[in-house]
Amino acid sequence: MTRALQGHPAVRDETRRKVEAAARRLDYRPDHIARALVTRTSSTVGMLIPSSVDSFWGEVAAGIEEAASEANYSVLFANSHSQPERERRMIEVFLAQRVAGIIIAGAAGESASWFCGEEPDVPVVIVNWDAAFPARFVPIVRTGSPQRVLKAVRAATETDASFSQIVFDDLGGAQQVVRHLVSLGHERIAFVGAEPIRPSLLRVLGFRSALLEAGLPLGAIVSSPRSPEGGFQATQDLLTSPPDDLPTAIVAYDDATAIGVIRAVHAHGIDVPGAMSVIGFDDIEMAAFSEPPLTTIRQPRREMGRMAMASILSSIRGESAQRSSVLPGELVLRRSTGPPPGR
Amino acid sequence: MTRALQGHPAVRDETRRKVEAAARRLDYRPDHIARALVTRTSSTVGMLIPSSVDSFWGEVAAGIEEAASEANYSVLFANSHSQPERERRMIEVFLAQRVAGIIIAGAAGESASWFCGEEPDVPVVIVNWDAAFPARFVPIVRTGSPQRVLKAVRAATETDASFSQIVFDDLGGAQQVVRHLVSLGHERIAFVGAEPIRPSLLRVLGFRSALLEAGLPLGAIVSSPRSPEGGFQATQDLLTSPPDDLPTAIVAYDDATAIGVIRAVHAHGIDVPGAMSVIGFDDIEMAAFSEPPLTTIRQPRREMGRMAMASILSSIRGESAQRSSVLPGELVLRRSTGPPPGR
DNA sequence: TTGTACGCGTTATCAG
DNA sequence: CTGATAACGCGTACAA
Repeated sequence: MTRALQGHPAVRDETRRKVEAAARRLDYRPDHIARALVTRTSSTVGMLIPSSVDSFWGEVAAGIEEAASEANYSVLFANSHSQPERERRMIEVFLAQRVAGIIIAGAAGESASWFCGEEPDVPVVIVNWDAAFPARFVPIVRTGSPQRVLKAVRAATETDASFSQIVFDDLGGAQQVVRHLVSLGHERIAFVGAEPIRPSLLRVLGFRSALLEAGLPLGAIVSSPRSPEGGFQATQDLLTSPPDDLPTAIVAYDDATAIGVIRAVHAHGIDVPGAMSVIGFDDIEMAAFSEPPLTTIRQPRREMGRMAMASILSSIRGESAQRSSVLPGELVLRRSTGPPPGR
Repeated sequence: MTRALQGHPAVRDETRRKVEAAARRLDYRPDHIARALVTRTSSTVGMLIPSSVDSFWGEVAAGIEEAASEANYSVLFANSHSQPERERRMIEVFLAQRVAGIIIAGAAGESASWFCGEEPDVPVVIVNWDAAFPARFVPIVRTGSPQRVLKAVRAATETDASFSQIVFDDLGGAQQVVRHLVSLGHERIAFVGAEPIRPSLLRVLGFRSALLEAGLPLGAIVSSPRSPEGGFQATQDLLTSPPDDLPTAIVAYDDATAIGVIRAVHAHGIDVPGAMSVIGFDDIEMAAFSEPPLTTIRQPRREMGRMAMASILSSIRGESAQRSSVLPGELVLRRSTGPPPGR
């Protein structure tokens, strides 16, 4: 029975063969449900992502599934649509399904609400906390002191010791972006897509600090939804400012926004990158196929998913996993950035 | 106990309240695992998609998850990467997890292999069968008789009576596309992205039949991988033919391909749509933000996912679900198509 | 090395 | 209307 099929050492070869033959004849399939009931732990992990329509999260999910599948785990999937209420509900469902671990990607809500304030009894790992802040944080991120911004970010995403985290280095990525533009000679740089969510706060902060470091004035920081439409609209507005205030480069919150930015810039008859450089963030698949192809910061999405699953697995094995990883981005040079006009 | 929490009719209000109070005090959570063991059916469905990175399947998945979640079902998710071998393996895993139903989207393999030739004991629904054909089918789809092509498609995707199907009307969609171009005055129309997979065979067939119906000559049909890179390369090749043979419009296999096609056309200094119309298929999110925005056929992806889940649910309830639905597309007019030059 | 109870947390059934 | 009890299919500990 169990021993034969599971490859227990203390079982005669002949017996094992007989059992296996019988199993095949009846096409016996071990029942994961019954197994989970007795072992008190299923081989399933819960994965909560904001939206499977978004290829960014789709690739994180692919990394998670890949690593899970290799370890013979299954993954239960749910979209949170960035709604804290749905996050809570789906976590509840995962718990009722007795998952062996939970991966929460792009979390919008507060960790305190997820487990009714108690320590969860399964490992939990956070991927790229996208916590939303009250809108009153937008002015702070623009002009508040860096200390104040960082304090706000930390306060809103402070986690109990029970959560591991795999997060992208948004601050450092934004700094890389600005340094690249500065090295090309840009001196008036704007940011499009500021929003009261964690990664945006950090990217704007990186934007500001790199500008400060280069001794350049702070450019315009405009808000917009994270979408081509949002970037398009916000850039339309931006471009109506007096000509001598016009930036020579625009840092977009992400690639989707950047694509809208480029379209708006083109709509004003301005060449990219001849007269205006545009830079994205994420390196989504389309980034390479916009016109012009987008210079951007690549997030190791699939790797982040794999790491999240790996973290769950090592927690399950009782190894004390690394608490928290901050992954660096990589600047991908394409053709949407170049020297400012007249250089 | 059970009766009180589940809202059984035959239980006194006072008793129910007492039970509920106790449940809350011990924060009791009914264990889905144990429940599944005794009821012999879990509230989980298996969902197999080719790739969660692809926003097309991501949206189908979103529809499935949405409908599942509304019906208090969970979804187990796996990527098949279009590998028949992986399809088989993941289906096996789903079965071992005792799922209540299985949704197979973009199936690449043959249904016969999925359940060892036996009837599955859970409802199964197919979404958009992407079955691969031997490469020798490419010439057939270009020049073979329509009957022969249809026969090939049917043979490779014939399903046992146990499978429901939700499939898109690829043939009709391609006909709509060509009719649109014909109505604009185009007479030389090419197809880029033919491949030996089911939807491609049907789209090429629709392309051919609509051309025939309009009394126009059959244009070039070139093969390419379904990606911007593929479309770009194939179009580069196409545009090197003698100028008087040049088409005035290109039908791309899908939007991703179309974006590569447009880039190649632009790279040859040809204006879209002034000198060349390009039309896509699917209406992915980026279609609206390519330059120029892509005219395309919209597939009701989310709705297809919802229908798949609805079909599973009605099978579970024992209702005899509709065997098979063929969903029509919708032409989305944007700016990548226009009259041919000189009209 | 192998056979055999027992119990995991539910639901269903049957007797009170 | 309610309380007790027998499965569900597996892993495991203990006896043979």
